[in-house]
Amino acid sequence: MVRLEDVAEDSGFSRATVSRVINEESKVKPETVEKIKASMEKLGYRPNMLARALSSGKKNSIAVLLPDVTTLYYTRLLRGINDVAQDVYYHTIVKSISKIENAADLIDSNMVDGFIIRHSRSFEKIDFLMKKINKKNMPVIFIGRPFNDSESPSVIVDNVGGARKMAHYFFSKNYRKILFVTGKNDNIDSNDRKYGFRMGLLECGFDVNSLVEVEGDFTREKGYEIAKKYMKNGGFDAVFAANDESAMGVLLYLNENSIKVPEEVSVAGFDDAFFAEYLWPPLTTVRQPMYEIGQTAMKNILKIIDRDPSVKNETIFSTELVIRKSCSRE
Amino acid sequence: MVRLEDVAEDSGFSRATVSRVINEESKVKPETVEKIKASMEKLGYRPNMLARALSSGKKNSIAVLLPDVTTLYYTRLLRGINDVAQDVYYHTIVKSISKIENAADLIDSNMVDGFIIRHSRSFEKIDFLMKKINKKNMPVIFIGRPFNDSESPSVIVDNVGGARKMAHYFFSKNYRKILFVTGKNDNIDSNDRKYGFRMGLLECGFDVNSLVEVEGDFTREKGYEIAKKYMKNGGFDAVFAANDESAMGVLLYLNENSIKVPEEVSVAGFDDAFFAEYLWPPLTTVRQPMYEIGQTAMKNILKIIDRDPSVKNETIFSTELVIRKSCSRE
DNA sequence: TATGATAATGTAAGCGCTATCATTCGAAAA
DNA sequence: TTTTCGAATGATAGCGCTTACATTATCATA
Repeated sequence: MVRLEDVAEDSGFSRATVSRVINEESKVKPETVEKIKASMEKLGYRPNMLARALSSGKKNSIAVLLPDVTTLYYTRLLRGINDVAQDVYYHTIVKSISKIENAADLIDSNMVDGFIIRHSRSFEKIDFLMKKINKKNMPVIFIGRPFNDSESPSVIVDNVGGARKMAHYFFSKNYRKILFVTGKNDNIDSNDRKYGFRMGLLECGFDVNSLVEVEGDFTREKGYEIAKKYMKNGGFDAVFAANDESAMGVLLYLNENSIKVPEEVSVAGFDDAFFAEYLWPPLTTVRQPMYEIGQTAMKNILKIIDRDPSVKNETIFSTELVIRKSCSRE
Repeated sequence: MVRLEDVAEDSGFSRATVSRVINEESKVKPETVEKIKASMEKLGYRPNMLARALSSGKKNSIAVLLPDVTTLYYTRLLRGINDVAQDVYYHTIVKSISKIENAADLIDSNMVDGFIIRHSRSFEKIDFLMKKINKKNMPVIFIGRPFNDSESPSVIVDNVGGARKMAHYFFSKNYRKILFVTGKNDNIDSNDRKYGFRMGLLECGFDVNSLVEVEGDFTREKGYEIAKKYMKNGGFDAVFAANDESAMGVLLYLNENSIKVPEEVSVAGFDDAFFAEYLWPPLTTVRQPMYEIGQTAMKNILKIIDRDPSVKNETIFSTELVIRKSCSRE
């Protein structure tokens, strides 16, 4: 095993200077950096992250807070986060927002270096936590809109743009009688998607008044229930659900009642959740690059911890329309 | 932050003795253990795993080797492994068997404390790796049958029993014309399931000669292909695919061709993969407790590393029949 | 050439543990 | 009482890094 000391010896500099090179500090002469890097290369040096963490007094852990939906739903996000974390020997502790006290404990017992938070509603709970976090001046990054328009950096997905694309697609397919299944009225993502969808339709000259919007809650059950109520008597060309899970409920109802998708009704969702392509028929949806979002969130919180000023306050990921069989081909 | 030293001071013993208590060594007087534990409790002491790892010279990393199927498939397994790993500040490095050289590098560069291996075929590759592992006398644990009946401990699932249960269920449902879609002929899991299925049918007095077995390869595409060939002209009551992925292919063909499941044909798979319940219709299958298997594998490799002799050479998990709508209710 | 000021590098004290070796304790044997 | 020898505990040197703080090199200015 090659240690920092070996590099120091080989290059003729002190351990401190080698350490500076590893940590990319500025006060080292470029020439020296070259030499030391050459030594590192030559010896195949790899820093021991454990020693690094111990010495620098970091916990090398960050907390990930998620809404308490099936965690399976966040698989890709978590994988993105973890893949980055592992490279730098960071540890992730996943907690659910419903048990916010557990997350708060993490702060009190000094267990984490920062937070990655994904929330959808639960404002009071988040508020409680944010106060603690701010008091300790702890690094935070949001996935999705930050809480209360706080200044905290965030990684967000272009909900508006994604729904807008879907609107254009729907219009191009000549769907004119459309049912839009929203999430809860106070859900940020849902509202953005509603806004984008309407905007897209308007741009096409579609009469938005004929759009039927029904409030759902992002669950499969609610999707099923709404489909039952609205699809029974036909009359709709297409359904756009604000997330894949409700779209799944819609599909379930249609399948059970032998209403042919997409021949009779087309269905689309939003998220490209892991199950979307396995549904019957495979679901047309808007893909959020969850894996990349996770990676970016982790990279950014790491930067914030290291006081790297290059973190953008808002990183926006664009979405991609994924066309599958649940929408008619004409 | 409470350190070991604080506990030592509070209890009046030396750091060494406190360390002994933490590591559950035997040479400490029971009375002393009590006192020290009381101090730890009182101060709320939590060992710093980083320091521990650094000091003891462990890498605190273990390599997880998986066949290169969609990793999404192994989500639950990996989560089980990781959840245990995280508690003890272990790091997991996931490598795919197809790139076995990467795994071998891990040994040469002294990066891991041990291996968790899940293989299905690829004997030559595993053989290559095992030689290296054995030479270094490195801890290994297998998920599924160990390689070449080696003595290495393993965590396995009761494939035979699971398939047997399915056979009993099929028989009880009065399916008499059955298609069995296997995996590759040299796949261990597939063969065990075939064996168990036949055994179960025999036990019911079923004429096994009327069972139609077709070799597949565990992929969705092959499942689809086989269904196309065999289901076109009807005549089958049910299909049992040796894994959920091929079952998905079968379902896809049946749905596309409006062959009603389960009214006309019942379908079952094996694995209870993450997508099984979202298929249409939701798939009857055999659940393998992947999460628990992952947890156990990790716990066991940890024990082996610590030279804890209590590791069973073979830990068998039983399976559970999961009845969903893809099999007729009669 | 002497003088600061600043840039570049070095020295060494930890970070919180483990593990080796040394020391002390306590009870049975002499 | 003294001796002996495990059993129990203590002292301490690291593990591989980071990071004050101290020191030296460099160079424009007086």
